[in-house]
Amino acid sequence: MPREIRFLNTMTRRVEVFHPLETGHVRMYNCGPTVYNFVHIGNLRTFLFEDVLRRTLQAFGYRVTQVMNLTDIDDKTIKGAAAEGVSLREFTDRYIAAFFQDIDALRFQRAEHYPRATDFIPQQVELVEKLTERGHTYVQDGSTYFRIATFRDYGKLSGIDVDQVRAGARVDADEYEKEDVRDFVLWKASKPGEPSWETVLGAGRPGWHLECSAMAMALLGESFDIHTGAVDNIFPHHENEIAQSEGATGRPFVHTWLHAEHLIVEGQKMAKSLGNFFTLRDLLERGHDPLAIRYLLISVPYRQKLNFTFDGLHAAAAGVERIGNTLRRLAHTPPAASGEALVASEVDAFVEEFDGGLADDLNTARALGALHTLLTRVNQALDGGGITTDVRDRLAAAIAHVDGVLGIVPRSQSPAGSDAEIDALVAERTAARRSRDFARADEIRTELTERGIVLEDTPHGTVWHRAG
RNA sequence: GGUGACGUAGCCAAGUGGUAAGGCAGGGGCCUGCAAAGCCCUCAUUCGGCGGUUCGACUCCGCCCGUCACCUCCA
Repeated sequence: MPREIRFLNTMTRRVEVFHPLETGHVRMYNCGPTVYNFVHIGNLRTFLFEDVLRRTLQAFGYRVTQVMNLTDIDDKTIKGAAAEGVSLREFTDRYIAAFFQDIDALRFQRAEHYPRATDFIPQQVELVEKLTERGHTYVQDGSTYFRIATFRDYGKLSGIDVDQVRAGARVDADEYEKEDVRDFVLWKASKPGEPSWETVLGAGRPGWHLECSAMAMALLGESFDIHTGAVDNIFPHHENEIAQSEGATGRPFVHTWLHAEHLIVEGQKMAKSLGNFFTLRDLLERGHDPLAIRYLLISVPYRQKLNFTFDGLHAAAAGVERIGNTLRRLAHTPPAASGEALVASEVDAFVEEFDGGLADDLNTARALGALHTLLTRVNQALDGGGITTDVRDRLAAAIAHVDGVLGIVPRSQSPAGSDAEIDALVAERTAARRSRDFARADEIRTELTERGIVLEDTPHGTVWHRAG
């Protein structure tokens, strides 16, 4: 039996114990990137939440089928391709490749499916036809619209009262004509210079919301367990997905809706105009460690705004380093033959607290807090009586569990003997220290420091590693 | 105008009725030839403000102040 986990479901606004429709198997859909540019750290915050969600479910014993869509047809991708005079496919291929590079850099696990909207045109058309059969659509100027008035439950996710939607400047920003400003387009009639598909709906292209409903149902079924996105997706995107999907099938679309809060930068909304807009590439070019970025972005529970600051990034880097330092110390300290400086039950209690945090609507801050408490205990034990082989095994399993879920454990670096030249210098320094030739010893250390090598003289000999 | 979220130390953040986890930064100390790493001590008599409920509130209720988000294509 998988471990129990609770989520705050946006639909019900309550914390609920999660039960997948199929025992032990979770089907989830994540709203992915629109591939017209490199992803920014705000996008990544949301995607990282989904990655941790996936990993947590797996660690808790569920089988996971995850789908993340790639929106490759919309105003922005069309505009971008046109601006460069390349095909939509060529333009979006490039950013899809970049997207995978970026998530790889942040140690994402791959989802089972990354469907592209343009690969699912027939399914989208079919969905519109079903909606038409059920009387939810109308056509105007060659475009097909969803008539909100035909869907009783419209607004149930966002809590928006359709009659209250303000007829302000931002309403009907779309150039297409509709009967009611609150209706939304399913199929857009083709416009000169834009990609279009010849279908029974006429020449045109899918509207934004349609792809998610069609691809989710094609890959996960008409009803599935979890659908995620960032808070800005709640309305109108997810509200419209519900209308389209349930309008077509008459069945509940999604059981649990989870929405990540936004990331802000230095207390302000991230915006290109404010000069506080960062892609992952921007940060990597500045020399920031991808692991530190990952750590920072998952250190605040997904439902809270995350204030991204460089101070915070430095603190995150220190946190990652502390994990690595402790594990290195552990590896370089011989096991204790016996003793109770650290006992197995403490490690077990840690795992319980760590999992308890995650089981509580993915409380990653609580999980990390537990981890740091464990690290302190390990270091205390290492300074004291040492740690026995048995406890080390438990510890190794616990750390593997942590890494499996959070993906923030630094790789063990340069095992001893991997670099003969450095080993030789370290040996020379050790000899110099023995003969109390500290000038020579320091000279060697300085040279190594300049080469990015950090030395540590421990009671069990000198160990070295590359600076993080 | 509508809907929703939030306000805990210099920064991040846990806690949601029983008297403030953890991390980063800072100060002091131990260890070290010196470092590095690590450890120890220290760092919120107090949880935006004011009332109320209660034996007891950061936690519940009310009001106020402040910050922020969404309201048709922004993760």
